[in-house]
Amino acid sequence: MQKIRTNTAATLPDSDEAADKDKALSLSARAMVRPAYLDSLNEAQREAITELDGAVLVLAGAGTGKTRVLTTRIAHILATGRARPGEILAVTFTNKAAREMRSRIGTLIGAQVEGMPWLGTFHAISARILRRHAELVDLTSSFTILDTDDQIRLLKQLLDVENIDEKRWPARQLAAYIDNWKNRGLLPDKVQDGESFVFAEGRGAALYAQYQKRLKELNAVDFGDLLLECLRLFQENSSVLSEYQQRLRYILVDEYQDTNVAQYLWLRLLAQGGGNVCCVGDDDQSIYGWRGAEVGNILRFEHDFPGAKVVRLEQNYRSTGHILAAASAVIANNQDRLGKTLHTEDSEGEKVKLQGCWDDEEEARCVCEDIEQLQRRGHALNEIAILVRASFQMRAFEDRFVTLGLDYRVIGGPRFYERLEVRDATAYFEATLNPSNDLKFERIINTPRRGLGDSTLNILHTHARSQSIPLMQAARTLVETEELKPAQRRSLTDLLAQFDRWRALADKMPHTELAELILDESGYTTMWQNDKSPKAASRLDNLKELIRVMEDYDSLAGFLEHVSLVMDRDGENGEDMINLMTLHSAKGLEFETVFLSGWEDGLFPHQRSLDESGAAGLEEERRLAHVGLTRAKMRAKITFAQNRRTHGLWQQAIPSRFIDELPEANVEVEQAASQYGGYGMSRFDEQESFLTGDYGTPGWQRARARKAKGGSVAAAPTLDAEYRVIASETANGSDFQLGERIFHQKFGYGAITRIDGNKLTVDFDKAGQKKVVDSFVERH
DNA sequence: TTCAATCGTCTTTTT
DNA sequence: GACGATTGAA
Repeated sequence: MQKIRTNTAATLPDSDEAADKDKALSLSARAMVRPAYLDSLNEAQREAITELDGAVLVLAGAGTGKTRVLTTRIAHILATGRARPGEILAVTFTNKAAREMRSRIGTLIGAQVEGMPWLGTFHAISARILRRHAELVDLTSSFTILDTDDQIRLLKQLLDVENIDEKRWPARQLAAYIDNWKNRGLLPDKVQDGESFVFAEGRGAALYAQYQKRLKELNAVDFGDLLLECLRLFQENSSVLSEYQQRLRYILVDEYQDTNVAQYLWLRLLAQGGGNVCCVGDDDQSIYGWRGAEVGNILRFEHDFPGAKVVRLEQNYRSTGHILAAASAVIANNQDRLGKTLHTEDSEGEKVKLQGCWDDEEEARCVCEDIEQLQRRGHALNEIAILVRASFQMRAFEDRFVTLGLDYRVIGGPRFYERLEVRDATAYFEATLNPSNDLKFERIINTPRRGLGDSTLNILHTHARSQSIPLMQAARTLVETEELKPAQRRSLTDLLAQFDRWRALADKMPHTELAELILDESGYTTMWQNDKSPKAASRLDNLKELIRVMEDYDSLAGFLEHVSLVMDRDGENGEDMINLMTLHSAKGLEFETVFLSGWEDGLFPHQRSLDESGAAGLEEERRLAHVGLTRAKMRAKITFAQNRRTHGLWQQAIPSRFIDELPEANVEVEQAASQYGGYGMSRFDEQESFLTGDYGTPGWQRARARKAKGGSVAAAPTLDAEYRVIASETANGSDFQLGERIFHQKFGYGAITRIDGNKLTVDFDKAGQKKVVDSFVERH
């Protein structure tokens, strides 16, 4: 791509007279010069870039130069002086996409991108806005962003207090429902009564409300809240909204087909200012319906933005003829489409290969044989990818790679920041900076082992809850009493002192040194050094890596923000390795050779998708197939196994129905699957037996919930009520009288001899004189 | 409170 | 067939 200086418009020579006649150039009169970055684009692309006013929807099929259009459009806006970098809002879904966009704009226009503060993911931009106006949504600007772990822990506590059987109603299930509501922009009071019954016999919405309340108490938000609270901020503060509407005059959205309702509302509010919106997407690549993405958003675009211009990018620059034909034929089976016809000027190329295997091991063996052959013919491993439907399929391939000594990388695998040791370490940092972060404190209070187990934690919780204070503060009070056993008391005192020390050091030393100090002094490093398990060494490595990554940030707080928002680790793209990933994480990537494995009914299309969403689910799976095929530039090979082991048991499988949808003209069967008499035969009679065992599906669970609803819905006391009871008991707790007789669970009866705030000194009849906290005693 | 052993559950995809 | 949660013993 050509490099252009920042002052492009002024310095470019008026070299291309012919271009002025180009109909696609509908620039305002003052920009008659056609800048060089518009060369070598096709007409549709150029139109998508130069239509700057009003709303534009760019329907960009796979491999049609979508990112190029987006980045060039931004360059064009800047070059024509329409807006300054700080006035352009460019939203992506992944950090990877944001990073790539930033670097490609950089190549186009130079260093100016540094000044594009509003280029990022929905979540990152929302977080940025929220920090600025935190107090308007009952937070402070130092709010923390909870990870899934914290979320589950918090919900477990709520369920516990509510006396809901966690076996029957798992916390992660509730988390999923809450997430779902948030994706749809629903605050607790907006959740329909009927929907509340999906969880714990109608208490779903109430639990959601409790959860939100706890988050506010903790000065925390979860992922969904970033958008939802931002939305609330805009809706409730019109002056704030109009400030952003005026500033962000040009809005660009990547992967518009993946937006959920909350994101859609968010965008709409911002776009109502100037209305210069450009959304780029492909309804055929919408594969995130399960997490709330609404294909409807893209299908409805012209309705939502009246007068919107729709540009179709249909020329594919990526794949050869056979591959593109196969992909198009599969996706043509979908009903709900805006419709695009991809075409290529490339040659026919090789046909899509199809091969059946006995089981997953043989599948891995065959694929690896092909790979080795490609390697011998001089193809780079980097240009080879294996795409699977579900991550458990990766194991067979990894085993094979290790046996053969082939280098590989897993893309989108367990993320760095999600690792146990990284989370523990960041929990220490977070608890140091923010002593009221109960969840982080709780996470590490007994890691490494300090003898502070469940019973100690329970005491802390009881006290903290009754006083509505953070755990660490409760701990501070309790260590001055004799509520705890001496060993625990000593241990907890030491821990608190350490935190105080670290906190005091926070401004006095570089944050990386402080981090190392914390990990060493807390005994966390030692814990892993003493661990003999094979994983310990790599955990220590990860801790070192963590410190190294921290150097890129100028403070601990800044680093922690990134840990919670930046989801993907930096791709080590240098070495030559095979790429192994799920179909979902393959979106947006391309490779010369692509292996698509596990095309079996039940796995792909995935059974659960069919159970949950029926025909719509099938269509989404089919889009996934389309995404998979269109990743390939030169070669695509589909494999399926006849037998696959799922949790120990061997299960028979039949080839995917998507295989039936491939046109025979574009496919070459490499080796007939022994049992099926080859490719193309009808096999739907066998499906009945295959599809049994649907107990435990969500449909079944809903039926169960409905049944339960018919029964008793007697309301257990809400958490709110419980808090109130405790509060009323403790509100006037400080006015215990000297000499008053009291009862304590552990020490029995006694008389108060001294009152010191909420700490009481009591002469117990049996236990002698003890210091206790007032919330643990009751009047006798 | 901790450790070890057992039992049951789960495996789609992720910002 | 792996991980988590729960249980019982030291």
